[in-house]
Amino acid sequence: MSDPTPSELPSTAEAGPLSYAIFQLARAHRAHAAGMLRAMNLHPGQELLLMQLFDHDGRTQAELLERAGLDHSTVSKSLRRMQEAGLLTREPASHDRRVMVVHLTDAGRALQEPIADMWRTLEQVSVRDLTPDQIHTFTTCAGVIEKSVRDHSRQPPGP
Amino acid sequence: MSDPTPSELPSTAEAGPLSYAIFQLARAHRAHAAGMLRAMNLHPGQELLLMQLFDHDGRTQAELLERAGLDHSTVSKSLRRMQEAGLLTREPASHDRRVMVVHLTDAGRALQEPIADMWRTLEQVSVRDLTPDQIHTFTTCAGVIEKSVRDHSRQPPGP
DNA sequence: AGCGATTACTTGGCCAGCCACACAATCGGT
DNA sequence: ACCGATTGTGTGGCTGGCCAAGTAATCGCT
Repeated sequence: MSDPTPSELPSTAEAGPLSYAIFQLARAHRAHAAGMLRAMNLHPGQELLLMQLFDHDGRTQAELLERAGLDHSTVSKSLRRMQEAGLLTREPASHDRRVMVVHLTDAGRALQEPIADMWRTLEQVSVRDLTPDQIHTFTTCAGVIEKSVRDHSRQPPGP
Repeated sequence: MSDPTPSELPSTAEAGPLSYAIFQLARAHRAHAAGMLRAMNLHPGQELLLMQLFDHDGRTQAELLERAGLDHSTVSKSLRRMQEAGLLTREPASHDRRVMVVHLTDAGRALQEPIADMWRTLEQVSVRDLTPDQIHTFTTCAGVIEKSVRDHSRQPPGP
């Protein structure tokens, strides 16, 4: 195979071009976000939880993990680290001492604008070379694929 | 802006619908792949390295990480675990004792068909509810976005 | 030939993310 | 009123993934 062109696609790309594209895109996208988040001493994923709190302070962990679609242990550990970093507080609810109510501190609230800026930049960069039509199609398709995958994840193994 | 309209949608989705879609899609997609890989005692990401070896056995680690687009340490640790699992072997090259040449074992080769099946299934499920036109547009856009993001990651910090 | 770059890889540290298990508080049926 | 089921969290364990620092072998320049 003396083909100097970069057309020597990995077998992964041949086997599933769309899946391969999703994988590579997600990593690049995440890496770019991570780079910007590092400037605020944040880690990828933490900004999603914080944005939920910017939208409505005082949520419970259950609400946060449900809206972010994450595992409860992931949220629990992530919140603990952010609490240790002084970004938020966790207190048991008065009427149900199982639930933990999460509140932002001033330091956490101070990140609202930086995070919003970062998110806007990320979006602008992402759509930079796309037409509005392509943006719409891509976003729609992403939702469709996500739904197909989620639906199929419940049939074969059979819980 | 001066438009503090309270909204019900997650602030993440309204701040960057496309970025949010990428994030959610990638997690669902990865979770589905992970579920199928568990049946072969594999973890997400390992199948990418194995497929590189199915395509051409005896690659070096440098080739593997370059083609997969991963970090050195990620590949190093992942290969070590797969070696411990008996899927492959690692030996120093004869002419350059720095490089590690990776070879599949019989156990590793035995996963070629299962992995190919899994990958085909993943692709089929992903495109299930999309038209060929949508598939093409989506894959193309994913590449464009990935390139935009990668290019932009080299400008702002300025190395 | 010698000695500093460069290359290839390893290791340690950290965090995200998932699963499985454990625990406490609440709810519900008898 | 009691005891099992459910719900909300926490913890341990494992892997993927990145960065940073370190090691060993090779290359290259003087």
